[in-house]
Amino acid sequence: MYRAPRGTTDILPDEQVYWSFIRQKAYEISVLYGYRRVDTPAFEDAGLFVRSIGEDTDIVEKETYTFDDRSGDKLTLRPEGTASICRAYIEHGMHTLPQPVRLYYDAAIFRYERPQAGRYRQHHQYGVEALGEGDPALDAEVIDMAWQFYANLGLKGLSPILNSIGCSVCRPTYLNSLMEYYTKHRNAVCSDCRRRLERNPLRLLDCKKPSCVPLTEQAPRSTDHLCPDCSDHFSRLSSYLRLLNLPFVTNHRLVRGLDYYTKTVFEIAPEREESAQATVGAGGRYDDLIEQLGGRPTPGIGFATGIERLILNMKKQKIIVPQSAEPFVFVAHISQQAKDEAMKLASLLRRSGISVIPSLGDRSLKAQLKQANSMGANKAVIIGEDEAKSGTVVLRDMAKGEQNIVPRDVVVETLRKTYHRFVLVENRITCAIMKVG
RNA sequence: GUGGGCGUAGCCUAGUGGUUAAGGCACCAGGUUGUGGCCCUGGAGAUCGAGGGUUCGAAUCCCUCCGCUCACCCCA
Repeated sequence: MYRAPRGTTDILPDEQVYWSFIRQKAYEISVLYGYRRVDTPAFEDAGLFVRSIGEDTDIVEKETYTFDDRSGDKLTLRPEGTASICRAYIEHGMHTLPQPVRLYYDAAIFRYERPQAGRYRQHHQYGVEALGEGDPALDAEVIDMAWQFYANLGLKGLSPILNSIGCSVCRPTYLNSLMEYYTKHRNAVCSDCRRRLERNPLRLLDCKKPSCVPLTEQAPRSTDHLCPDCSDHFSRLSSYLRLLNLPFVTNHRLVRGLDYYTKTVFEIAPEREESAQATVGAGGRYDDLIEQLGGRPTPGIGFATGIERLILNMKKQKIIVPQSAEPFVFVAHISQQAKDEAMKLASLLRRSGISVIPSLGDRSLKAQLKQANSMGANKAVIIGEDEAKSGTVVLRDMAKGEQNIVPRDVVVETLRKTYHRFVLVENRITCAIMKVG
């Protein structure tokens, strides 16, 4: 038997209410903050991600889905969203647009990892990128936008965590003092940390092992080693966030797993983290990235949020999403002649913008109504031999359990009048047709 | 890649050495004429994750593999 590949999942109809709700809120807030949608390919030239995320990061080293296509091109399924957006910015000459260019995306992300609660090999991220402006006010905008987005979803108890990891000017000296410090304590740290010391010193700060935590507390802080530019940026960002009443906290141990970040990094996570993969969203500034990818020097800042984790948190907080159960009519029939009439009527109703589920097969009326009931039909149209002969139908209200006989040629009108929500469906369809026309 | 927990019908669960593996939900059909929700009756649906071993006898004990799950690493 075939199953969905490891770490992937089917999003079944009952789950879709969360997805459409979250996406609707994401699109709303994007418009509100002036961001426009970009869709990029699910795969890119493998080199793009090596260049942007960094050769020595876990993502590139062991988590990418990379393959050669039939022409021998080396491609990678995107393991994050930012690199593709930057590539598109360069490729389409967006530096000629008014800066910053505000973009958003909603895309599937692929990482080869061991699946776990809130972690998948294919997951989905909604993210925004603002390119071409280095003003900390823009950092504040992005963080504020993320914060408002979560508030609009009804999520509570989240906290933005902020840090600055400096830039190409000041980070090297900071890393030196960090490595100096840890080299001195080399024998006191765990084996993971000794490996981090070689590969990715910033991550040393992130170790949660009780034996290492005291050392991380006393370790040199990036914010104490910022150059005047970065230091100024960080303090101005902080004051903008206070201005906007964002209840952020700073944490000198917050680092990120991608090499391209400069200055601002942030995460938004539940305050009391029960399970491990609690972070719902994260982002930061990447002022050197576009230049690294071959564009002219262009600062940028972005943010991404994992939709699966949002749903996880929404369920945990028992947030009820609006159920938009579309009303529909069930069309039942008794006898072959009646079935012909039922098929014709179902088609007519659908063309008139009314949702219809026709009964299939030749089952007893009882069985048909039972199905209509369990499917949640609002109305049932019943056509039997008598109705087929006399050109009428039985129109039954499923909730009230009342019914009456209606001439067939007024069924559409009657349904419109007695059930105004159907008209909404019709309007929507009409609007779509007008746009196309 | 490392470690823990768990695999009995579509879903949830009982059964821990002894007849044809039990129940609930869901599904299908009936409960006299063409009417749903409640109730009653019946039906279908499981090579007990797979393979091997121990035993007169294995869902049950042992081994291997696979899958799911949680955690570490890392990340949304």
